[in-house]
Amino acid sequence: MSIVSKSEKPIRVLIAEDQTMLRGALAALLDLERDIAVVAQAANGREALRLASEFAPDIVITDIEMPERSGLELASDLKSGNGKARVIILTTFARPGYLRRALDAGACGYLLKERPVSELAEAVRRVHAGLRVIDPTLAADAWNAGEDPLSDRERQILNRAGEGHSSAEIAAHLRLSEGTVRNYLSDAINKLGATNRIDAARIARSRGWL
Amino acid sequence: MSIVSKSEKPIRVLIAEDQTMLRGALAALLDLERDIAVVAQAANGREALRLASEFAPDIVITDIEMPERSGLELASDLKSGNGKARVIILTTFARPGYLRRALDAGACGYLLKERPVSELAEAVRRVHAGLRVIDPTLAADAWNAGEDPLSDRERQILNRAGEGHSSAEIAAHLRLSEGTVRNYLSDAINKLGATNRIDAARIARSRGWL
DNA sequence: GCGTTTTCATGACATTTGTCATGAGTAATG
DNA sequence: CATTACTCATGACAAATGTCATGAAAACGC
Repeated sequence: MSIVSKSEKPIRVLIAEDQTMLRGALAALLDLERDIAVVAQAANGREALRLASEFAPDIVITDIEMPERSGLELASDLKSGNGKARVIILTTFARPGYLRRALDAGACGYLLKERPVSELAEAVRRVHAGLRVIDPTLAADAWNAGEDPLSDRERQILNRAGEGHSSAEIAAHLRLSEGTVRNYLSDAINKLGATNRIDAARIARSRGWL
Repeated sequence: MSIVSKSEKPIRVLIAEDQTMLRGALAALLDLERDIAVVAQAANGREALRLASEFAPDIVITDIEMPERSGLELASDLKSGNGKARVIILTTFARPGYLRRALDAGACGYLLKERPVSELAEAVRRVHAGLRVIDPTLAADAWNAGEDPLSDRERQILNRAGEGHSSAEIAAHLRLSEGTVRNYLSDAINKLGATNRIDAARIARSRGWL
């Protein structure tokens, strides 16, 4: 089907993934493919951005949850940069909110770590050929799941609350009154149909809104 | 160094890991090693146990957090069974509590997914040769970290609290008075040096006690 | 510019959560 | 059998959390 012959120059790939063992294993396997060459590896988003401008890969495969800079932020950075790299998100999480944000950030692929390795190589080829590759399970979910109902402030506060910080601590950190913080949490709890702040944080996380 | 020549029969390995992509990648890479053969793969603890008795592997490499039956439970099962398989735990978590429980369950190796792939093959060889392989970072930590100070009830209640259940809900579910639940939580918070129930749950989890 | 909506803020009040003292029953340990 | 640790319970109080009514300020469409 593909117009480009496999004896042409290989597809240049960069892998960003914080878990060393998975990163190394995927790089080794992809590199065994005749038409793919792994030109660089990064353990976090910041490093990935630097290496992308240095090596000018065709495809960037990236995890979402990484230190320094997330895969979603990396995708945004690459879109607004001057490179030509297309981004494939590779993550554990089947969260509609993540997929939506990934597409907003210009990603061309969204693949789950639940899938067999073989699909990764195939996704690289498809995306390089100009197609989009979205995990079929999620493509359906993403729309009926609806928008994130939380405002920026609510998200920010809920996130801290979910980590065990008290209202007073959060208020001090954001220079708000304690009552205000409690109101935001109350709103968030209400919007999410939760029973308390912890429950709300759990729900929001499970949908990829935090 | 090794007395056993590499031209002998290969070391038979079973891999138990719920993330398909990682499992497949590791299996493929290990299988490339001349002296190692991956004879079976499992996506959860129960399946791993079944396959272990069917294929009689020399080494079982297993993740900890898996559905059905955890890697720690699997290690126990294998020890009390009649197989000869030695267990290597392969996990994301550098938690002293996990290491301790792994050793109690008879594991011969504890390796982190933070380490390069090459160490996994090497660990397989060492453990097969009768040695123990413990991640050096953890070996030190494990002892000064101390025992889990929580009682069974405290653990049970703290776990639910950490999921966002209210004292009243927990009390109803366990048929206790609400005050009692609050007392257990207060104890747990105190023992762990936390500031509230969420913080306590977070701390306990981070040490592998929940 | 004017209404409308959204976001952000405050204080008052009710409820839930955390602490402490106290005590009874039970199981395990030496 | 004395000691120790764990479990469960009360009640009283302090502190944190959740709810509600209310209003200021910015953003948007018309």
